[in-house]
Amino acid sequence: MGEVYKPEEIEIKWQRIWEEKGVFRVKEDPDKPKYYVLEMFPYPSGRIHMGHVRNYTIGDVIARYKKMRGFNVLHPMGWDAFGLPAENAALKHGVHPADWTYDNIDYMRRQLRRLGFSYDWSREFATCDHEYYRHEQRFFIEMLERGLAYRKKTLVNWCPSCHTVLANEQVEDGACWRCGTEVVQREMEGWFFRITAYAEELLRDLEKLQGKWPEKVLVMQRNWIGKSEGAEIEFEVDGLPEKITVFTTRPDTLYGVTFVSLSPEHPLAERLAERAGIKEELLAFREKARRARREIEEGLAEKEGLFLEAYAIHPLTGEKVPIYAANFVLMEYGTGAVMAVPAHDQRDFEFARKYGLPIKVVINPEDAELDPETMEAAYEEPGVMVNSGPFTGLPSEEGKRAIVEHLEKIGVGRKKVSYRLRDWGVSRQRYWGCPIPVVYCERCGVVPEKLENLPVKLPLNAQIDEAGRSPLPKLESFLKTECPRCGGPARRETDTFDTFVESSWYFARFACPDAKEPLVSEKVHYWLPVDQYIGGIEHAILHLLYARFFTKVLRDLGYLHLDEPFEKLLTQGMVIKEPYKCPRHGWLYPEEVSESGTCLKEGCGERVIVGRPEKMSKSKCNVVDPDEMIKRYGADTVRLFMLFAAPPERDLEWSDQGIEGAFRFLKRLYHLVSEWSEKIREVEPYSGDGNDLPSELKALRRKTHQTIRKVTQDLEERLHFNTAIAAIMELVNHLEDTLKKASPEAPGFYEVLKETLRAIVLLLSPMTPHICEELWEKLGEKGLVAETEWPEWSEEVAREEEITVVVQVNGKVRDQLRVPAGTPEERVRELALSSSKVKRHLEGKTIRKVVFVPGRLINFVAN
RNA sequence: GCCGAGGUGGCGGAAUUGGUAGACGCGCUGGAUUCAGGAUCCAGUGGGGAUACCCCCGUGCGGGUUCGAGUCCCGCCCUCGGCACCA
Repeated sequence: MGEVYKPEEIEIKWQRIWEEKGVFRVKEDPDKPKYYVLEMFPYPSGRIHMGHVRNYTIGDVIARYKKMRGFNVLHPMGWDAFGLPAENAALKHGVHPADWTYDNIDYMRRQLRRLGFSYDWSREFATCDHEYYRHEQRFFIEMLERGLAYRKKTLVNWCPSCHTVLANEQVEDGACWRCGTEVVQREMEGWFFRITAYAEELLRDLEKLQGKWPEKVLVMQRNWIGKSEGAEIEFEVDGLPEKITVFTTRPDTLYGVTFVSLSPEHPLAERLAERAGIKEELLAFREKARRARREIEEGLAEKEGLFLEAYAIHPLTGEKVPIYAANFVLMEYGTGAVMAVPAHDQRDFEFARKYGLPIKVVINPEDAELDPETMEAAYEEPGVMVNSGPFTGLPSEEGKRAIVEHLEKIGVGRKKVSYRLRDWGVSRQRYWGCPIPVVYCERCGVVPEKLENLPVKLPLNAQIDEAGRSPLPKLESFLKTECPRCGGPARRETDTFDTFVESSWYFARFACPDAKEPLVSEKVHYWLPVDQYIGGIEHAILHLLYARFFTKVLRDLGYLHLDEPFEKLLTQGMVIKEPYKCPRHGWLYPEEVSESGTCLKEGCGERVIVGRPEKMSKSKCNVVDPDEMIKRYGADTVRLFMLFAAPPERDLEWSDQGIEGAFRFLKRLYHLVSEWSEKIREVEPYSGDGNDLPSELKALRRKTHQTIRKVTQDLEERLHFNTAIAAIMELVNHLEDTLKKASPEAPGFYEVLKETLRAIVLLLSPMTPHICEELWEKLGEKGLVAETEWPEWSEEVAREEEITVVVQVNGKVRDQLRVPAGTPEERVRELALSSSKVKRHLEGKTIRKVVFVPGRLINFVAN
């Protein structure tokens, strides 16, 4: 059998060589086209998991492939290093968040190196380095000056367990995205980024990403931004100078308004309640609504209202309609006030029925007349306007325009666009984050830190308290400072940034990680945008929207020159595995399940239930540890399996037998090359025209060139590594067959063998780089495979000389013919009709029609 | 409820433009090797009928277009993901 494949030896050897030669270090080179490949950087949680391995393997294949194609490839890696788990670890194990974080980074860096990823490690940084976040603080100050960052008091999502505010995007089904605790509403002052100022651009530029980003992500972002066009309409309040401004998308239903609903948080609600002497009731109502927010948002809670004993005046009819506070009206959307049209809005309909308010039909369907008495639901479709004064008779779509025009003319309304997107709350009451660089001065109020005083360093001499609260508000040395403006005594901001701020611009910093200034124009100009970004779908909204926003802000601040940061996006699927569950012992590790599928715990013997494959999680005991797999099979095998088992955008089911298969393939290839290496080391790859070769060698060359074409197309156009690998396996199978058949004495034997083996090694090298370097060396090649050009194919050589033509009778396959390529229809027909199988099926029938598809099939239609 | 993706052998998945459904891998069956197991190698492997040539059926279900449909159209079912009182 000869040499044994020893992955660990080979892999460490080549990793050292790549490192020593600085193969993946890059700098700007105006003579070469650049290519920037980026994978979403990890949170240093302790160890990498299979999801990381998959993500980074995909990126590595692309980076290595592009390099072989002659691109100057930037492929960096870093650490999203601020965040809550560091504080939790500090609480649990008494380690400082900084130590915990940097230790984790060291461990995980080693893991990534062991996988052989082609990173330019000289560019590595962690976002908790003050040399990184100092620039973020500068951006913040500049945003503050431009009104893009501001402070306000609002109802915020508060996680009682994490002691912090959460952005809307961080609330999932009413629970904290990190710890799952139910989120409560709380009024707080905090810092916000005015992302809504970019709502329209963020929406519009999604068009530029069409076809380059997954449609799914574009749809999710579009929905999140949630543009709706409508109008603002003013209602006077009877007996008071105040006005209520409502937002509606249905100005055509204005004549159907029978009451007005205010959010319980609406300032006017409080004033009206006070006037009516029911302030207590309102406050109780508001409290209840806040508490029930989750059920309200899930549509579970009953609609409730509180009559504020006041009336609004209809701007067109002058009619008086009651004003209610209603628990389903959101202060954060539109104006916090809604004109209620029960006949044509389901929510208002339910509310009206509950409180016995009138229902007035103003839109009829084309072919029917609605009766408010018998209606069971609101009619929300377009139709014909009725009971609408001068607008009666108009189609409702036209009526929208007509009414808004009229309102504008008389000055009580206007066209208006609303967005669901809200400003991004970035304040976190956390310790392990980037300090927000402002101070509170008794005299000057809120003052930004001077640029030359940056960074405002996070003090490392602090300990989290037992409740998990940030130590900053109690840390005098940090807290006490002087006002950058007047020099008087001042207090530092103790909130830190949401960690999504750091990940919103790290991709740009990789262009110039060591620069004194935030972003070096020429470098950023050369490398950006990211040509291919790769990461999990879970960031479809949060991270990707913020990064897009930051790109636009940094552009407007003069740091960047582009509108969109990520040219192409690939969202890879999860790595999943079936969990095992024992009815008595709960979730089991695979080694706790017997061969025959029974529970081995405490001699239990109960039949184990195999669940459907799902995301790996510790609690379900279905995690596979990358370290263990690397130890057993080597990095190349793990990488190969990750790429082969499914196309990248789909979920990948972990399979112990599957990885065995990948290992087997690499072993086979290793032995194959080893076996022939002596004989072909000095041989030049075949370069003739093929006419001197026996047919099986010609066929092998054909297959080789077809495979180069196929693999190149799969990597270039579709990023479908699974089919690329399948094609290479086919070539290896074909080669082995040929070696059995062909005689080494045949002319050109060694040359063709060399040509084929070279191609196999080159094609496979982006996916399993270590074994390929080793085999490259065995083939007697000089230099590194990583620095070799990607192979070319020749259409001439790849062309089939003989093809299979399928013969059908009435659309059913009856025979197959081998004919020279390009055989004309007449000849194919002649051959087909002489086939006994075909004759049998045509017996007693008349041919009505013949369909001929050149190179594919001939079909006789007969009856 | 709305939006999106998907449903193909025992399993993961191929089929890129409407043209041989099931590439490649796993598993399984038989054989070689072995004291035995493992590893490796060879052959077979969608279902059914005949076991020789062959024939019938088959890509979630029902219809349609077409010489020909996994692929296109219409109507359903199921699974997964996202959003959801946004006025």
